[in-house]
Amino acid sequence: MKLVQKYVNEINKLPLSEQKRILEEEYEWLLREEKEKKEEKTLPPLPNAVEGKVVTRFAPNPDFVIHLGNARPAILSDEYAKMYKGRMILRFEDTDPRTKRPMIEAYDLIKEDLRWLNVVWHEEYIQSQRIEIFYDVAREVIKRGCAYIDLCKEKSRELLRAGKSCETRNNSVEWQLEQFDKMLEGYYGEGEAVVRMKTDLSHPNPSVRDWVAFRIIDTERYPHPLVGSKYVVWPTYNFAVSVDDHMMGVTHVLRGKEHQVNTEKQLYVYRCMNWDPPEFIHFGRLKLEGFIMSKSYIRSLMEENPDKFMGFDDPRFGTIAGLRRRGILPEAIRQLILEVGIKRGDAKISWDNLAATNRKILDPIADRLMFVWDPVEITLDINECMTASIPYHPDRPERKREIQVCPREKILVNKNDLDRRDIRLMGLGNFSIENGAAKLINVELDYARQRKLPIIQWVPASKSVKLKVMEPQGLEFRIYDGYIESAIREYKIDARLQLFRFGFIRLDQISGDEYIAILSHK
RNA sequence: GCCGCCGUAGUAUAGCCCGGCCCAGUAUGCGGGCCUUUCGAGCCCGUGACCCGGGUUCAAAUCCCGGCGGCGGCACCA
Repeated sequence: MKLVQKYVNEINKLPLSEQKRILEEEYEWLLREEKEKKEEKTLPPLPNAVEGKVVTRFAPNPDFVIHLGNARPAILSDEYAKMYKGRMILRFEDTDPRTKRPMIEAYDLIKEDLRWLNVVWHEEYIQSQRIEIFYDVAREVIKRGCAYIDLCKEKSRELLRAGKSCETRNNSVEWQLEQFDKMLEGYYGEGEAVVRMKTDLSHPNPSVRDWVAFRIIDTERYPHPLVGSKYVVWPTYNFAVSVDDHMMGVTHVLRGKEHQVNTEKQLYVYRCMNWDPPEFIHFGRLKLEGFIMSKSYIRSLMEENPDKFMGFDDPRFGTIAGLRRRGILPEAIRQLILEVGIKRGDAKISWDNLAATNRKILDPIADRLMFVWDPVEITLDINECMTASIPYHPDRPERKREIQVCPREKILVNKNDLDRRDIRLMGLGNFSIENGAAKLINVELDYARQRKLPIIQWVPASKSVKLKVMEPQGLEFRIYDGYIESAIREYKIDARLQLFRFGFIRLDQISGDEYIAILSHK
């Protein structure tokens, strides 16, 4: 072991170019193996999938914007549709205008988020526009004797719990159809009549026993934002989903495990209608460490603190819009979700992991600028004007800006960086600090390297621009007030930059001469 | 409480179906080094896990049984 350590140290002492040369010359076969390894990492195959025939779907409720957890079924459905050269369907499930009242803006906001995530869908449906279709299937299901009208109101719940049912279950098909029409005509009020699927009355899960397929909603009181009070009889989730998945030719349903029992319920519709059920795949829940994802919690936070949050795209929220505003790239989200895959277990994604993934994508494309927070003013003790020439990106040294400073000019540096006597001001030269003045030693970079001087960022006091960087920390922001090079003026809102020795930011607002950015991550 | 699913390092994941090639691979994190006008990236070294207990077997992360733990569901929500 010690021997290995010794050799490693020896090799590490060699310059990198030399290491590379030896590797290429003598161990070329090793490199080749490495390359082959890196290309894998794909999703497992879907059961019963035929290329060109796979149809997946993403079916959000438009009562709010989507969050990272919703992105999992969306991205996986998209990914599998692409993998098998199939189709993907986007379907808005807005069949409850009362307890999950759709948010009219959400239809477009969700599409915007999906497009940003590079999710491609080929067809788009809205369930509230398809109510008549559900009625038609309802009549057929009743005719086949698989459903009945329950007029027992609250009593049914007790009966079902005891493994019994409302006596109307055994009435004739003609009677059931008549009652269904009465429901449609508005004869019954809310809670007075429901359509139930006939299932196993002794099913171990009471909620599966004769589950509700249609109920009455007083849409005069609770109008639907899209269809107003046109309908009073509304299908439940399980009925509408079964019908739509079948009619739209969905072959593979990818959804969270909270739907496992629903799958069981939906199978009763398939069996009654003699339809082939799709493949159902249930995966665990996805959480992002330190972020709020719950729709209702976000909503209540926003209502209770109207001035505290920027909207549902507040970077402190785990919404897709929030992550976008923070500066997370869609590729990073996709990569992460593919890595998590379709396991049944839950996954708590750590922020470090998301940040690292994002950083790797960002690093080669983000320009670098100097930013000074907690600033201290020092005077330059130099004999003639000097020019610092710094590339925007180390990979493209030809793209650079120049910053000129002259004798007696004041510059700003981070307070923390002054605990050393000698420093190197990035791009400018080596200085010794004394009594608020920086005296030029020389300009050699090697001098700084040999002495391990810290290479710090700085900005001219008179020519720099105010920048406020907001770092999300739980439900709060940590604020860094400081100054950035005037080169910031070359960038527009949404620009992604790396600030030397500080972190990656996304430019969020420009008001007059004040710039505001959000810290994506270090 | 009842029903169901799951349980590999701090986090995520591979392997589990078809037991040996796994004293468990990868990524991220953490410690160290090289490189670098960044405390970023890259490169190198190291660190760290099969929930517990029995059983089957020459051999178990992998099969069986029993615990324990986590999650989901138990709506006229989706």
